Amino acid sequence: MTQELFARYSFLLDRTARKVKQYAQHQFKTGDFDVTVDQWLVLKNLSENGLLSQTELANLVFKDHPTLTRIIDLLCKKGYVERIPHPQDRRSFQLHLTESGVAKVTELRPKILEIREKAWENLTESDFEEFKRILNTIYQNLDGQVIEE
Amino acid sequence: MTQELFARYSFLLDRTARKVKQYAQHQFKTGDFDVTVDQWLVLKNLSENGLLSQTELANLVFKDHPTLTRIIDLLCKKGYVERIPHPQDRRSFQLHLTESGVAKVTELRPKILEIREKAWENLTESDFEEFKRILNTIYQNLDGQVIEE
DNA sequence: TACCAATAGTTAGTGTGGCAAATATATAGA
DNA sequence: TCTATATATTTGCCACACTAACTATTGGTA
Repeated sequence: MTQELFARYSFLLDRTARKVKQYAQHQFKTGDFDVTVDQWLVLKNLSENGLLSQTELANLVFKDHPTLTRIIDLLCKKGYVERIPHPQDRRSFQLHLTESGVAKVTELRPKILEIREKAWENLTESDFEEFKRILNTIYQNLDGQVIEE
Repeated sequence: MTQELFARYSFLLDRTARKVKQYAQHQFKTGDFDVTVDQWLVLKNLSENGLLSQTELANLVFKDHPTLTRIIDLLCKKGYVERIPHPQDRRSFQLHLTESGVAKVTELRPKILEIREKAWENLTESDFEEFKRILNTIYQNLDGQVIEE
């Protein structure tokens, strides 16, 4: 009985996640940010963590390698990121924010924080803590289930 | 500043939504369900609501029209759905579950409810209510529209 | 009747997400 | 050294999301 009800979480979760991305992407577009939401996530993590390999970055942003390869291709094309050959390991790159990339992060960070705030109208700080706890519990419940076996 | 903190919700939300879909899709695949997670959502809603136009269905599942067109194309190709010309409006179709589609829904429904339950280990019914409330509030904050239950 | 805005659905283009397989390089062990 | 295995990244294929533009049809109204 509650089974039917519980199963709705997947629909609501997916719908809200899409709305959040769609809202942000729309703001990005009207503000001429010149990056997508996912490209921003990558830029932001690069700016906070210095030189990273693609694998290290993939683990930070929880994206798979092919997806990250493509996002980085686009960021390189836009001139915000460079792939620098790793000095010891010729399989690998060190990702580096260009000057233009640093400037982009500096420019966008405050604007994006403002955009992100909109979602939390009518919600409290403890709502946020609850939300975070539940999301992380769900994540952990399902994590590893895919890889093993 | 809590602003920085709050902005993390978008990352956690996106990450968890992807994990939920990935987990379910993996189970669908190992169980040879012959549909994707999103195709299932469409089948399920068709089975619960009888004849629908694509626009009506799009509003139910909160997908945009181009996406729905393609999902329905795939479901038609698999023989689970038919597009029946609307008797009064030649622009429109009535979507109809085939016999094979009805059988598929009957077969999959209990299996999918079981798959969906996995996410709620270590969580309570009131967690679920909180989660639903917060998700819907975020959705409304960004959409401006009221959502029924 | 003739026009025109609104509606139903499709097509095209770009970006993202996931899986599997391929390539290149590194490293451990025989 | 030679080989097997592991790792870093890329490529190919398919599905989905969003936007914009397009076709066909409908329905209201001048």
